[in-house]
Amino acid sequence: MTDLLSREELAVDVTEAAVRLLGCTAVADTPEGAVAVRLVEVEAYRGRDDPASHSYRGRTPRNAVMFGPAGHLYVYFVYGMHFCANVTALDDGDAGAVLLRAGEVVSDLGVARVRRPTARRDDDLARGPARLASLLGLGREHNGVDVTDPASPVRLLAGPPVDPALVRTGPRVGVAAAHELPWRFWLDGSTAVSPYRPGRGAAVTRSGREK
DNA sequence: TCCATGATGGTCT
DNA sequence: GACCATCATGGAA
Repeated sequence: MTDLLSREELAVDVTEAAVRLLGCTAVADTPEGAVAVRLVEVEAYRGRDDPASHSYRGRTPRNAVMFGPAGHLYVYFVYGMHFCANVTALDDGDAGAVLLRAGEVVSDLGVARVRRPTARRDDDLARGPARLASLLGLGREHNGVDVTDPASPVRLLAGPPVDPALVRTGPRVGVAAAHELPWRFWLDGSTAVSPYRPGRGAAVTRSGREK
């Protein structure tokens, strides 16, 4: 049994929290059974100085969790049909979060396939933030959940430590603002990393897939 | 394997 | 009323 991540480990700046989350395992209890996913791709969003962050224009009912303590889920609804899940970072009053973009299913593969029957390959099960959230069964009701609480329906397990040489960074996916910030982090070699897509209005670097 | 496209609703200007 | 931290699908290559 691996240890849960602590709130203190996440109460740091968003880029540090992002790297720290790589290789960690998200576990969720779903109606079909428990699903565990090893995180291989994340993105950092921060405060009022990051125009791409939901917290950029200040606190609203929607983004309130980002301003709260670290180690909590910030789940939001996007494009009229999908949910995306973040883990909050930084301390109370300082808005920050790390978007969980992709992961590899550790267990249970059978449960995962039942939950996401449309996945063409196993690597697609949690490839992309909305797919990952869908696989873990995350929705509005999970907004604000403490992922460092053993009693929580969604938890974050630490490590094992990843080889720092495998950590890659690049521009965030699908964001127009601040596309020059290399605040996307992923583990090199994973086939579950989502394809890069420039945000609307960002400089279009055709076929911009990283290797 | 790649790419274009439609679906769909909350949030903030 | 525009803009989204997107995905499944189907047809082309």
